[in-house]
Amino acid sequence: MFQIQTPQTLQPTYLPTTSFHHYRRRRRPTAAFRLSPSFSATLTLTNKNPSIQSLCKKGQLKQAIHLLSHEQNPSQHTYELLIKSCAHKKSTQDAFTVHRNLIDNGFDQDPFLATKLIDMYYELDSIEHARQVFDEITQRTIYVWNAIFRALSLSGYGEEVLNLYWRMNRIGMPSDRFTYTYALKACVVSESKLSSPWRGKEIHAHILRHGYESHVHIMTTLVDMYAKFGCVEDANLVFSSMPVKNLVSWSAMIACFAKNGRPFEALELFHEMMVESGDVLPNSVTMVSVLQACAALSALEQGKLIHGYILRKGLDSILPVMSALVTMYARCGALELGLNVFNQMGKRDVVSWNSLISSYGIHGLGLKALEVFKEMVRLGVSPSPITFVSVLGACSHSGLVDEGKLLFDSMVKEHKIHPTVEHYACMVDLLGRANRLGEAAKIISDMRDEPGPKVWGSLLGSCRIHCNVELGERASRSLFELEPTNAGNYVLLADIYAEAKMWDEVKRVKKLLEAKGLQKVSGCSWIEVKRKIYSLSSVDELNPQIELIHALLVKLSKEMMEKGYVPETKVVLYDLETEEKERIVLGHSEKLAVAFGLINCSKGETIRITKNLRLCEDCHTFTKFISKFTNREIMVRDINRFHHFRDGECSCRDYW
DNA sequence: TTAGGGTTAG
Repeated sequence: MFQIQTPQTLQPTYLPTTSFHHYRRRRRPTAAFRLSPSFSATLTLTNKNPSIQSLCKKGQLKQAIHLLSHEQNPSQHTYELLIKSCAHKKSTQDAFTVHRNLIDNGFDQDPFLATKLIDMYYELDSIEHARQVFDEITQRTIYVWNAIFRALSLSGYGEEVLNLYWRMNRIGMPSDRFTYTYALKACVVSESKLSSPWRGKEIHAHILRHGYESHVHIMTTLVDMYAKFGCVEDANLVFSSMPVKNLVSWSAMIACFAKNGRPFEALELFHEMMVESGDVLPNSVTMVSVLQACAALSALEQGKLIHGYILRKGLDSILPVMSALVTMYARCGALELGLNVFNQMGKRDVVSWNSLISSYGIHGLGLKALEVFKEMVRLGVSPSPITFVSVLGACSHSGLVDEGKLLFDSMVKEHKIHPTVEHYACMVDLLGRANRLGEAAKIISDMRDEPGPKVWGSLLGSCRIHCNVELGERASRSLFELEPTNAGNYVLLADIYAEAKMWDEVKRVKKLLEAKGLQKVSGCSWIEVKRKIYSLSSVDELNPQIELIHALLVKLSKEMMEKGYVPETKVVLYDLETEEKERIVLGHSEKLAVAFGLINCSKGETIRITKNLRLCEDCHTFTKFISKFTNREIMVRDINRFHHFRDGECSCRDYW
């Protein structure tokens, strides 16, 4: 039943029982049928009712509604304009008045107006009313179906869209090109938690069966759907099969690579687009993904080129581009350049502030991040949930435990932001890193929501740092259930056992890993030299200078040992002789990259290295020694944060 | 009448 709600009755407790049906009258025969032809002509003129329409167009909704109450026979077009006005003005109360009047005048079964009403209620965040309009209309044209799909899918009710989609198929209503795009979008909304694209694949099959395989919009939506599920190969197959690609298709595929850990391919595809796509030119959306790829790769020189392009094309007034630039510079280790971009921005939104806060955070400048946060609040910018993830993360990297706890409180009490698992994960990390594991565990046990893998992962990571076997086992038990195929969790537990010299347990975890067919992610470090990126890893030795690199490392290691460097071999998960362990740690990818940098970067130039995992204790100590020994500045970004090594010290003050 | 790609964190 359709229920009328007045503003104060929007709370469910006040729901009136009155239904629109009480007001509904039979559709009156139109005047044209009852009156003489000449009169009907006059009436048609009146029906157009220019005054209501012109008032709507002028945005004078109240006056238009006032006239409506005196109008004898409002037309479909009049209602269309009124509905649009209500949506535009965000006036739910007026929307109810217009809707009630429309029913009174017998338009309640008009499919065109039903479509408009559904759109309007979506705009007004009254999805319940959009549903009711859909439920009550008997003649459901494809427009009506598509309207409810759009409304539900944009409001996050993907599951419902898919159920309706199957219902539509069952009753034999054929889909059109719009239906497919909405249904595909709904898959992403409904399954984001399950991360399985099987329903999207079914719709993909329908699309092919109905001959839409060369439709640019649908194919682009498919690329994006696969991208959101992390199915890069599927996305690429669809993209490659497209006979016609436009800027949006290229951008979707570039974003797919950039967002799914394939930044090299993102940049490659971008270059391909520039060279091979004819007249397709990138816009701000494309540039954002390209900047993300540069950031992921720490490709500072590439990023600077892109920055130049952005300036030349006048894309530097677009906020998302500027925020992405700030992040790119910071993640490439050029915090100052990021700050310059931020300072030059004419306008800033919450995302720009978040970018700067997290930039300071990953560089270990927690106090600066807090300062920026306070400045942002002082200027009246409302922090978002992500702001708190950023600023809590910054506190965590800098060991600002009490500040972080105060922030968490203020988030809930002052800023009225309900903490999500991300925020709890930050708190667990903040306390855990500071070796307040008991408090961290208490946060988890006090949580009302299910902790989830991020929260347990934070606890396990902290247990690894502080070698807490008991809590580590508890966290990993939950993690093995929640994400059985994440090799990282097994490795962390094995690390904890190894540090505790519980070699039998190490073996047991390794066997578990093997039995599941999982493999430890091998360490990889990379470095940009003269706009080219060189990656180094201990498992493949493709670098032509590898002999030179090894020789340099052996020489440096010996010399540094004389000066007090002691290799930290506890990071090796095998029960081996010390010498063998030392040989293994000397082959870590980060050390290879440092040596490569020493050989290839000019004197005085900062060596910037990026690593795909957390920096190990030995690489950390080694790089501190190297920085003093060779008088070089070395900057390493690991999976979490930056380490600036200078004169034998690290910016993280050994807290990471 | 309706459509596709992007910003910040972890």
